[in-house]
Amino acid sequence: MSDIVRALQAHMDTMNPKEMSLAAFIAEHPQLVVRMSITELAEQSGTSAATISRFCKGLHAGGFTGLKMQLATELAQQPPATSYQDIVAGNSLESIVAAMEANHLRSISDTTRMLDLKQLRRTLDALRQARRIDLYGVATSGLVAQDFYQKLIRIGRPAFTFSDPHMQVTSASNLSDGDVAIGISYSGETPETIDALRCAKENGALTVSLTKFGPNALSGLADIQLHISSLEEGMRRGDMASRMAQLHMIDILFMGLVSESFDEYVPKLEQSYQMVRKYRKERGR
Amino acid sequence: MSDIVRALQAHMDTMNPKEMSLAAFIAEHPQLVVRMSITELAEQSGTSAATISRFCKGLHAGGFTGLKMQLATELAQQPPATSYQDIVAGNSLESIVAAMEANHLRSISDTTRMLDLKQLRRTLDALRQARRIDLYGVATSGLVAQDFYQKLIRIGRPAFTFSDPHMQVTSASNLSDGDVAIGISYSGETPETIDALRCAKENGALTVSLTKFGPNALSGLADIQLHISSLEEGMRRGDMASRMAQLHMIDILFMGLVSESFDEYVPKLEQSYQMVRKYRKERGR
DNA sequence: TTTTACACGAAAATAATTTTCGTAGCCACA
DNA sequence: TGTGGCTACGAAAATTATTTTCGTGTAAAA
Repeated sequence: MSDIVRALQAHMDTMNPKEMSLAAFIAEHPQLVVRMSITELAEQSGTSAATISRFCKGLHAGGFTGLKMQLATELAQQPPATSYQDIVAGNSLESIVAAMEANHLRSISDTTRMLDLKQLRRTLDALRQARRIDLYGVATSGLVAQDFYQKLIRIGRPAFTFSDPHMQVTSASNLSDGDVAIGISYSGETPETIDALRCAKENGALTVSLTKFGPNALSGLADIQLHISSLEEGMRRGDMASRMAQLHMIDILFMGLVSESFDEYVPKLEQSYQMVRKYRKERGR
Repeated sequence: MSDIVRALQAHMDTMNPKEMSLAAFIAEHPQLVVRMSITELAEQSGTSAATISRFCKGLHAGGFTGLKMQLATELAQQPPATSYQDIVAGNSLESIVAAMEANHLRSISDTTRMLDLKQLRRTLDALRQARRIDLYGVATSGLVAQDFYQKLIRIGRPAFTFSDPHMQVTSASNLSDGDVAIGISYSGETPETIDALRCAKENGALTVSLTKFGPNALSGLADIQLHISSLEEGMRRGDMASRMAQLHMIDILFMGLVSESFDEYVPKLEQSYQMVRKYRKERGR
């Protein structure tokens, strides 16, 4: 909720009836108000220009124009509540591009917004101390698992991931105390991933889930829950926004790891790149 | 840099001297301008109210008040527009999360900003008609290739991708006229990917590159160039923002394909999900 | 019932913005 | 150099927006 709306509420008790209705109107249609003149607002809200002017004085908003300005700035900070856009028939390229951008931006900022720092902290601690790290996921989530896998390998952490569900369970059954297993599934209801994570837990590993927000089998099972925003429901099976959010979370984990053990990991990172180059060169390219 | 400043620059060439100085003043002191009346601004900028009013008309900003409003909104949005942040030692978790968010948001919107609709159009046409689609990429870009691969398979397009470089070239050598090959590499200098794409081209396939903006070997080779924003330079080897941008581009391609052949592809998408469910059920889960 | 206080809008006053209009400078062509 | 067309520009007029003043009506206090 924006500052102005709060300011309005704070003044509620000292308000006259007309001012109340005015405040209500503004709080309800801020995006309209910014485009109105004082006379228009007077009509629409059933008051008079004089009342509005007085009202704005009382708010220390610097007159009606000042109020509009404040509204404008605050509306800007809470970008147009664009909702996730679905794939539809025959959209123009421009609108597809715009929709995709809006979805991805939204997905990432929503996920950041609902991030639980405590769980993040626990996950990082677990990852740092883990003797071995297993990553589970199928289809799109499998690619997310692989992404994290590549990153962990680059800093020399013992990570494992398998796209084959049987191998996932097999690997899980070899875990024990001191190991960490991360199950990735947007819905949190993917049987293969659930199986693998349950198996890991039964064998004593610390389990982490990365799912959409809200109750689901996978996060119910896990010791630590990480969540991504769950607004993609109804999207036409793209998995697009959710995968962005998952990767965003992976990046946060990775950056957290590297940043907290900077001296240990950064040289390894650099080295892993140098090595690839070096061996290419030696082969003569 | 904000939209208005960009708009100002876009109009520079059609500006009169006074308008120039006005534009310069606004670009330099936007935060002052929002608090000024048109007369004040006229004085400060050494012009007249009439000129300013005309100027705002030309900008399609809805008059001077409209311009102020836009400035206000954009100044409000400024904070998140931070530049790409590098991984550094011992950052607090909060700042890591904030940096990661800023990087990803930036990467996606920058990439959208510099998107060339013509190349996109050509790529979509090529993909729709392609007899066969090969995707090349190694390491992180390999995962992007796989991501697209999964999507294409879901809508029944004949796509191929291999993480093994030998297999990539082998596959490329089997292409011919009417086939499409997409090479993915952030730097555009990955030898394995270049080899594969060159081979594809030599065999008559239409070649598409997905690289950072700017000259590089891969896009020099390709018939169609797609670009992602190249601002990650200097980042500590995360490949994080660039992979987000690449996936963003993939999603645009995919959504474009699906949207333009809605009736054909959407049922296939739905079906691919139903089938996975069905076969799970039949196995008793 | 009268008085007092105050919310409220009509209208006046003020301020801000836009439009009109005339001047000055500039270039093209005689 | 003169003439005519053109444009940029600001002064002032016209329009529009905002604030202030002032008077009415209403409702509580005396």
